[in-house]
Amino acid sequence: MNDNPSPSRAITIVQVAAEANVSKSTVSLVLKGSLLIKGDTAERVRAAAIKLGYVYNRRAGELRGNASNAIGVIINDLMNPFFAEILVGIERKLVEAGYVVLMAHTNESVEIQTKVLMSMREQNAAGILLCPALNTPRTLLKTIESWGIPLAVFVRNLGPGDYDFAGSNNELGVSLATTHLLNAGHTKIAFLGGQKGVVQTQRLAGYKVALAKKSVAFNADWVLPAKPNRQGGYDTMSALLSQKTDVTAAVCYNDIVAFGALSALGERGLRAGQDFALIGFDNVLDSAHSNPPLSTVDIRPSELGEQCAQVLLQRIRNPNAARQLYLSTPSLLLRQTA
Amino acid sequence: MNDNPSPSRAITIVQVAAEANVSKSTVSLVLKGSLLIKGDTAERVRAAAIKLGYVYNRRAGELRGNASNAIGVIINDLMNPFFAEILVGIERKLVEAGYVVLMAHTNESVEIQTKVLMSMREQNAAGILLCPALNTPRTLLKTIESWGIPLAVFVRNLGPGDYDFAGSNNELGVSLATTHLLNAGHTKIAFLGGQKGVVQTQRLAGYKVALAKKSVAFNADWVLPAKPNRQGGYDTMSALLSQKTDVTAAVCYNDIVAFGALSALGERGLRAGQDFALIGFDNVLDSAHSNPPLSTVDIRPSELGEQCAQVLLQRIRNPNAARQLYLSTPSLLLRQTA
DNA sequence: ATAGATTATTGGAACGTTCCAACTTTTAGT
DNA sequence: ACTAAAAGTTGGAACGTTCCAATAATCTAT
Repeated sequence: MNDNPSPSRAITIVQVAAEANVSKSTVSLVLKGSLLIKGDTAERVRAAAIKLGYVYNRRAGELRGNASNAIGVIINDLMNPFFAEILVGIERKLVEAGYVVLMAHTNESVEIQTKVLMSMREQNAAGILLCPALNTPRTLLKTIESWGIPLAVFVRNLGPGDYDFAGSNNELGVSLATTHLLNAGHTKIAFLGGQKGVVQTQRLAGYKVALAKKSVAFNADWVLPAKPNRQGGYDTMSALLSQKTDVTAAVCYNDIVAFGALSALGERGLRAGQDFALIGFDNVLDSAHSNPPLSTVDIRPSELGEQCAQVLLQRIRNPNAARQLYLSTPSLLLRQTA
Repeated sequence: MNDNPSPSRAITIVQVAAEANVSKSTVSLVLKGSLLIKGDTAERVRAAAIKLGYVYNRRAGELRGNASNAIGVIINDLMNPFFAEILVGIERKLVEAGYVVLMAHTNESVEIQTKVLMSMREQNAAGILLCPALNTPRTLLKTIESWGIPLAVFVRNLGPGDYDFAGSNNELGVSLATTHLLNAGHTKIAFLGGQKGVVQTQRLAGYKVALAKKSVAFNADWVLPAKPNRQGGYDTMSALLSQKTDVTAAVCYNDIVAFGALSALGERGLRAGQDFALIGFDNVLDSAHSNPPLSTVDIRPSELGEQCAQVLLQRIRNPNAARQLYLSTPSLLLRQTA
């Protein structure tokens, strides 16, 4: 409600100083909560600031040498509710800590990723939370580090290197799911979906490990590539079902692939959980209300998001701490599809 | 790849100037692409900048009087894929136009909304794209305007006022859906979900209009409140089905409510499209692969997102243009649930 | 009352850019 | 060759803050 009729120029610290009969230094001190200034003076300054409708000019402050309060967050695929949930967690934690989120969406494009990173550098971001686009060269991380911007990578681990990471234990998660299917008597289990990349490799490894533990032979024909989205799940599941097959269960790359598969099943009048067993991965909110409700590996996405933020915040606070590696421990959440 | 071993202080325009044997003014001019400077000088400057690994300090530039390139985007409910898709559209357009997105998530909290708005003001945002949290007072818009920050409201129209708006034609959309159901022979049609708010009011109005046009009496018992999410749709649909009812169809507040309803139907072995007709609203990506695929009102979410950005960009470019009102025209997309 | 310590306050330089007015160099016209 | 105009370049002030060093005011102990 402090409308300057024609805001020819914003109110600055010096006008507040004039109003309160002190120097701008005093105002600066008071406004940042220093206790160097006597109580009543401080009060007078605060009153003047409110009266004039002063608003802090962050760019000026930062120019003089203060740290920025903007943190860059780079996401690839917001259409996947998993990332939306993670983003919500990240945002909540970051805002809570007094930061502001510079969000960018790369759509798996390395070029766009480079572009937004440059932009964040120009903005002088206080930190960067990066989920690297597919085919991101590992050297990118070193480059960012060389910029002096604290960095944490999330969800997609780019392999050995000295950077912070937060994600989930993919291998364990999928092996949990696969083992459950095996214990339920399934022996012909497909691995549905995912494109080449670290995450797929890790999840596939979990699948193989579980088979090996039960001495079930690994059959390469049963790993069925699929775009990591609903359409991919649908297409691949449809293909699987239309060719006479004896596989009776599938562990899916992630929940949305499972949703696609569910839809393919439904289309043929097959009921997941009875006619075919299906387990997803992530436990996105939607999976509780798919039809039928999806059994999945729960990695608590929004909590994971908060942890991502946490890891970066620690790094910012303590630049030379040891490398952090946070892996959310997955648990199997059985609903109706397995 | 321009790592300064120990970046004691970042490279500035004056060091580039020294390297190129020109004044800092010249460097400034060249770097912003002015053609005042002779070709070879410009080339020399550019080379020096690259050699030293110069990076533009945006805060300094903005302090001197340049406009910010950050645009605040305020979203309430990213867990709803509709908003995720809209955000993707917004982000794409904004980045394309050279802006950077300051994203905030309010979770329908007016306090958080106020907080992030303040923060965006401090950041000196070049514009704000706001989807107001529930119960946002209309005066908020005037307040933001009084800050001198260009504003566009999206999705939730706060009623008459002189601000830009981008959203969808809710009344038309729902009346399309309702009419379709009516034409298909349904006479007992529920309106499923939504909490109090502009959008709900508009959609409900569409429902009533369609009924009236076919002279079907409006029955208040058939508008069934539900939280605007999957759980809400599930709960309300479950309740409806467990009490003996003769309604045979429902138009849903939005797609995710419809997903919840689908799940409730499935749980009882009912098949949407045969045993009960259901139409959603939004046409989020997921709706193509729900089980069964959802008939819905298509408002092309990510395209709408781009339009939101567009409206704000126009406002920024032309501060005194007439008020803009963009309403995406909905179309009925029939899949299998109706 | 006074030196010394303590507490409050302040002036001014600095951060890295932009942009104007002024200055220098080049070009064109006679 | 000389002037006027055009083209190219530059110094310096300004943007709004912070923070150091310095000053001013107040208190404490003698």
